[in-house]
Amino acid sequence: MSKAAETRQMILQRSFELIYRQGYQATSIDNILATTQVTKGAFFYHFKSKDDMGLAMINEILYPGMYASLVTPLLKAGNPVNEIYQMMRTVLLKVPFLQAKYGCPAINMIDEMAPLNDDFRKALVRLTQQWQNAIAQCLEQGKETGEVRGNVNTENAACFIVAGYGGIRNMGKALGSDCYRTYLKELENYLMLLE
Amino acid sequence: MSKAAETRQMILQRSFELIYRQGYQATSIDNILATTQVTKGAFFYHFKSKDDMGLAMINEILYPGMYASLVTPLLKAGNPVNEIYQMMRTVLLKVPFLQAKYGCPAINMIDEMAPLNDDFRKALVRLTQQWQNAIAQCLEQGKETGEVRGNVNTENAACFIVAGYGGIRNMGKALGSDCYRTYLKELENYLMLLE
DNA sequence: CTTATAACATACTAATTAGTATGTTTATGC
DNA sequence: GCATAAACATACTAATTAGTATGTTATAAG
Repeated sequence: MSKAAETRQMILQRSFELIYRQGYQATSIDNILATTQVTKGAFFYHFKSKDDMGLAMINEILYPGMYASLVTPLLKAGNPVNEIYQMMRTVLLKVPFLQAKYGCPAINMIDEMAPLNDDFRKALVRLTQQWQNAIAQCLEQGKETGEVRGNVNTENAACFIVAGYGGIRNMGKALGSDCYRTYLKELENYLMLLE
Repeated sequence: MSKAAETRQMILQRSFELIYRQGYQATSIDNILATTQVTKGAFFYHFKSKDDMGLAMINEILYPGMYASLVTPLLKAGNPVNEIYQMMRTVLLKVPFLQAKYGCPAINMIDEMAPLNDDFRKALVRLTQQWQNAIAQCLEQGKETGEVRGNVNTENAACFIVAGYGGIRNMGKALGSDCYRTYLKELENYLMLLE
């Protein structure tokens, strides 16, 4: 990776971390410059506006991160219902970067920016749909092996599961990670309904 | 209500509407003044800071609104599982003020402000807990009448249901109200698990 | 080595922000 | 009706915002 590409990547990564904790609009360019030690000239050389940077952050940081932690685990060949539960448990309780207080970076972005910026919205829809499709496909495969009941509407179930995740991330911001555990217990009951 | 009290109430109401659509931090005091026709002197006579107004808005507008639309319906004497479903259906699809694009005012506030302001966080916890308790109590009553299975952990179920609501409100911001209907279908399946 | 461009650096601007200082008006108890 | 405080109005400030104008330095091809 060229030095310039490294600079660009570093801006995106540090911006991601700041935005995760502070929100997109509350994170100023000056704030990003201060923590990256990059100058304003360099920033606007790599990105033509703050929103241009934000969009790049979604596509180049958020999306790959989501894919690695939420989609990849579902590609394993185990019992689908169990894989979904473990994926949820891991992402809620085992990823040190993600703190209950700050929620989920993707959910945060949807909440703050989807109504305000249609480019952001579309990029975030792509991200969400990718996960939802992976869950639905995982359940669909389970139907073939008989591990998921045939009358389960996998699309609806995937929507319901993704909604639950977004909601418990929101709740965790107010109540802390204890509610994650409560949620996971009841998720287990719901998932049993599918098999 | 005295004229002064009316002014105060009007500021809170219009601020609530602006904040619902734009977010708390993105809604400037000048913006509120422009839409209320109130002057800066009047604003700072009634509230000692923007955050003071925000907290009053949570307690005096958000909280009563939440209580009326989410708690009151659960006090009816019908089948608890059905009451919960109808409450959810009504608040998602039948309240004209709430638009999918802008989500839920309370969920929005939690998402944006819970990590940033502990007074806000506590006020919002009170609001959330009130609803969650009402759902749990509703289910608990159902146990007595035999309409809810005895082995249901009503606390866990209430947490799961509230999380689902918050999440589908988030998802609706990106995908529109279609996903509300998908969610409601699967919620029905989940709720059947409880009876 | 030269030269051109990529990659960065510095200093500025105009708009917006929450909040204050200092007024004037309006209502209300006596 | 009058005094007095409540209720509001206007003009300001200092800080912060995204973005620009105009530089300088590093890099890599010829």
